[in-house]
Amino acid sequence: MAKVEPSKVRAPNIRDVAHLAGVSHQTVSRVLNGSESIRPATRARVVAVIQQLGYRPNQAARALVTSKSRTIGVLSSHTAHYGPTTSLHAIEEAARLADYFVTAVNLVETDLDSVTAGLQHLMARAIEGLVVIAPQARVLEAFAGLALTIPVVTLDSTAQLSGSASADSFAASHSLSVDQIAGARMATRHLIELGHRDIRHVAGPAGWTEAAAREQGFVDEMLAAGLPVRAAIVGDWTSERGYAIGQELLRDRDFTALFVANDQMALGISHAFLNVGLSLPRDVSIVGFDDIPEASYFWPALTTVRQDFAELGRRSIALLLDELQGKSDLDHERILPELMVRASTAAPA
Amino acid sequence: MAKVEPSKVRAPNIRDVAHLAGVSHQTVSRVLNGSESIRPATRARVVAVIQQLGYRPNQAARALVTSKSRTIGVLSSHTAHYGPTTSLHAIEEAARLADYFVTAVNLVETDLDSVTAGLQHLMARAIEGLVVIAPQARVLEAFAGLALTIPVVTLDSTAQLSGSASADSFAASHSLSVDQIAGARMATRHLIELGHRDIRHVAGPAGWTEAAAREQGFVDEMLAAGLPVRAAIVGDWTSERGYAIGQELLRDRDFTALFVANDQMALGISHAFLNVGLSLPRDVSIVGFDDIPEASYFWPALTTVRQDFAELGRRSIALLLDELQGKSDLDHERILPELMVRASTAAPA
DNA sequence: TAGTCAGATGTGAACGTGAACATTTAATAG
DNA sequence: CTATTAAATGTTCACGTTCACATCTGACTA
Repeated sequence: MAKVEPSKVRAPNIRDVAHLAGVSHQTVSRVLNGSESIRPATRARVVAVIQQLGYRPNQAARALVTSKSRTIGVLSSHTAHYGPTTSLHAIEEAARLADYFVTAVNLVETDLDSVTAGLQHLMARAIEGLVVIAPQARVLEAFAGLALTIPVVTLDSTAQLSGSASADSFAASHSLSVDQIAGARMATRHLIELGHRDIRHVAGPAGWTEAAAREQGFVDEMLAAGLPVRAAIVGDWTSERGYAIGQELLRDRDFTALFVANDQMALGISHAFLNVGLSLPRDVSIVGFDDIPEASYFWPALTTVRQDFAELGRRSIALLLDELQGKSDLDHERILPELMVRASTAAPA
Repeated sequence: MAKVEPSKVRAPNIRDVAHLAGVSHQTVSRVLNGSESIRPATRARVVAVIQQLGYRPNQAARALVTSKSRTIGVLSSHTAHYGPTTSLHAIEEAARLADYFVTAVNLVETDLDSVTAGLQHLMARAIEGLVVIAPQARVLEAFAGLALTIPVVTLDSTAQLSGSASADSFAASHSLSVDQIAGARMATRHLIELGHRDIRHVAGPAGWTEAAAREQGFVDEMLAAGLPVRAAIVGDWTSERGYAIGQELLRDRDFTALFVANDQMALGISHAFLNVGLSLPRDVSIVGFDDIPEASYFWPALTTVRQDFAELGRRSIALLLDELQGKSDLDHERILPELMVRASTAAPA
């Protein structure tokens, strides 16, 4: 059965447009790139032909000649989490509005090889800028040895941590985040103000800048209130681990309140407590961090610290685009988190 | 202060490699593309030079001459949800392993204009294939009028729904999903087997193929058991709306069990019930859908239907890549969901 | 009226790669 | 040893765009 060959329709190129409009291809190029030196009449004619032909500039040819890919890379890890995902979406949208493409790489492992491989993949795409959503110190350190020549924005709170200069160890880099320390202090202060004295902290895993910042905020606030600071229990962000920690904590209940480094762990811990018949917040007050959409409907509704992840993503792109256009003198305005007081906290019995 | 100009280091190109290896650029090209007709000695020499120079093929030049971008587009909506996000990650990883790039567009609105604009953005990138994670009928319908010439895989359950032929209305398209109807039947059967007779369904919003499929599965199973089917209550996937529905349902408690179309709504409903002092599952049994990671730690732990979103993503890419390579004769194996029985269901009192 | 100059438009080359075709080299058969 | 042929490698061109520079147009000045 003979197949009808679909007459190999080549997409119209800039010369087709030029020919039909009776101008040179360079004039069409000028119209496309918004040059000033074009007579309105000429511009109109060209635009009309573009419409008529449904002409779309060939991105590859542009990239080849300009060495600009109009692509921003995003390197992330654990993006299945609510925060990174939300930031990523905001990044994608903001970039798209500025007519940039986003190519993301989600790291499963965060060892040097994986980071390097992910980066290679992005570099093969000739990305013009990079956003890193991988708030683990080791990922950031991996960059130190790579000598990137493109602007980089990392979404982490390294800059907030004292004694950490890793953010400055490679060029053309900015670090951006919601103020984790301030958020942690708000959460802790809330518990203190309710009258709690024996407060423990369940931290995120070692090596995460977010975890370190939240712990530091907790410690700062406790010390400021003259309260004793006990060692933090180290979790891994998951509800599962939170549940196990909750069971451990039940062994000697020497606290009346917990500040937990994220909502998922707080959920797991709550579950462990409810399981043995404790009543929340009567027996224990719990504060989480992040304010994932489900947190309001946990049982009990979780008091937590809301971060504007979307705003974070938008700002990272704004920063990156500004840098790409040479205006790198920006004021790094702090993004403050917000305490959401709900049913999981109350005065101690 | 005189600035040292960084001697405009041009990245090495294929001719630099060729020159240094003492061969023609075409020979280098052959090495790069794994041609058979290369003497091992020559290949080794070229590879060595590539290593030495740190040469990386210019993607833009390749795309220009081959008209292949090695890029797959992903058009999604509501990707902040757990399922789509997980699928997206799997897609990204699978594509990267096959040396493809992924450019994603996340739709905020799903009207025709937004869908078209998103698609335009991807087409400007000359994507070779497209994955659509936007299980709303209107999005799929929008494609009908667009006459795409590239392979498309949609992640939705349209194909499972009787009387719906929209999946066939545009060419080169596949539809892929976890078997929603089977999952819904499992959930419903579980409640029936526990002894429940008065079971109601809280559905997803109108226009979502997933919502329709889950409702159909519920109805099918209820009818098969000879039980009366009451009209489904329509939600919007959010915990917030779930909470409101929970309050409404409390007005006349004419049911002993609920099958809710996703976990978030189930959470909101549970919260509403617990709020008025009901005990779960003693007073009401609830089954969700999706098995988000938090579901095991809800209070009570939620019985739900697990979908393998990652597998779905991987398969969509496998399907797409196969099609790009011409071998489109694939067996569309069903992906079956799994019922996770937890504490939120029990026999009626 | 001719000269000047800025604005508008055109011309040719270059970006880095792969495809098509041409040529050289090596191997095999007679 | 030569003819034949396949394998290996080389040469030229095209992809679609922007850049650098050249040319043309028209208005204003002296």
